[in-house]
Amino acid sequence: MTKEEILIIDDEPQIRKLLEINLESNGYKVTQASDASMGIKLAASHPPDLILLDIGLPDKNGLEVLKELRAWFNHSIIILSVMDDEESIVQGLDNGASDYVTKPFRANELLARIRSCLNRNKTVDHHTALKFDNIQIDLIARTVKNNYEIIKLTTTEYKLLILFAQNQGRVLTHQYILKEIWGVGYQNDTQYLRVFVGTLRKKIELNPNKPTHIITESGVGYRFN
Amino acid sequence: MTKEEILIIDDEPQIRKLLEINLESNGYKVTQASDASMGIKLAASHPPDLILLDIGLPDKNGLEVLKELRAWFNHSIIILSVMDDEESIVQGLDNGASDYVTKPFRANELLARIRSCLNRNKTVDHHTALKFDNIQIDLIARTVKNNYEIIKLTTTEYKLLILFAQNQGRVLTHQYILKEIWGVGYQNDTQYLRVFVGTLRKKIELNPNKPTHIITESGVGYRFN
DNA sequence: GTCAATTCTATAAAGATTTTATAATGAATC
DNA sequence: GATTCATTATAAAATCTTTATAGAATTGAC
Repeated sequence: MTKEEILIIDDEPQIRKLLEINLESNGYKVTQASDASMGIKLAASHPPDLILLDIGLPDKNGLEVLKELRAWFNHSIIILSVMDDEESIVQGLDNGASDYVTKPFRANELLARIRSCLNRNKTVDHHTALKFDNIQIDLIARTVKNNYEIIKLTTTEYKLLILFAQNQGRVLTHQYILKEIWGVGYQNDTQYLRVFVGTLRKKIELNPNKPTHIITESGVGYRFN
Repeated sequence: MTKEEILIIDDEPQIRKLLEINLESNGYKVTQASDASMGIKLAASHPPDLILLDIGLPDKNGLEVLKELRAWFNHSIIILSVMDDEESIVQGLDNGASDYVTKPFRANELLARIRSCLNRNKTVDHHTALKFDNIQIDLIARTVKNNYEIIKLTTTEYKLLILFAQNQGRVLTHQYILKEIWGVGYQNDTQYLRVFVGTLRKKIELNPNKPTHIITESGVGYRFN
């Protein structure tokens, strides 16, 4: 399995270092930002699986940063803060933080809370094998079979298929798919998506001209069956 | 909307009372159990949306209760505990607790953490589905079924249907519909509307010549049933 | 009430526009 | 050096707009 990525946004170098050592020794990949604007940029260009957000940053109000991130970032955000008052905690949680941990924090507790957050969205992954008629997806092995024969998918094709498979039956808009696969900033590059849906169809559809799995919803997006 | 249900499992009557008052005044429905076996039974017979679990129960080890619940209970479980040591917290979280709050707790913080937990699964659970005889509308999936078969609607047709469905029984004037779907400036293009009501009827009416869903109110507009 | 004139409505179909699929080419990555 | 991705071009398909026409409903004079 590929390492889970955690983005640390904190202005104190010692804290970042401490977190980095702790997280890396627990098998996470770590990226860092020393202020809000850099953090937001990093998160947008390369979305991590979880963000550790110091709420007391020098360049921007912490709650604003949280709101800004929450406008598009769906994974967990854990707030780190020296503020222990009830009001701050309530505000943080009500604005979309997944958890609120006060500094100084206890390393193992923080790690447990990180694990808890990362596990939340994993229930879907637990069915390690997804099946849709002729195609079978093994999430652990990262293999896809079409009629019991393993087919080769590129990284992007695979991500796309997983996204479809995990949202079976729902219409996913172009924008949403582009955001999930290519990242924020690519929402208008619908053409990318078309090209990749095309190649995916060639690989998983029995008759790519008459797709039964990836249904186009004209003017909106695609739906997976 | 129907009230969300919270189950309190705690052996101290004062705590239960305090929680009950707090939760009910915040719009939750509360059920209570004073020991583990009663709590598990209650949760099984009538699953709540969230469980507040005291980890120090007299009749059973707290972690055991948690594991037992987690074997089948997928909603959130928040642990309440007097134990503030790191080891207990880590154990609680790693065994599936959604959060761990130490006693004495601060009421508003607990409420915020409850809100946070309840919000987590909301997008997934609440499949907003509208139903009118033969037709079913799933607003999240953006799909429409006629007699359990998905039918294809264009963007405009879909918008129109949603507008109708959300104003069931009311007469909507041509002008109003045109403004809502096509925008200001199209209020006089009644012909657009006629064409689209026509195609919609073909797709959702059992007998498009004798429409039962989209009723024309001559000289005024349409009404949806 | 009846009947014709008028207005309103339904539907088909052609034209315009938007959206989609696909191939192909150069750039980037490994 | 091969694979994968980004980007452009273009043809095909889907959707929307618009026009034409026939049928239904409404109105008002008798």
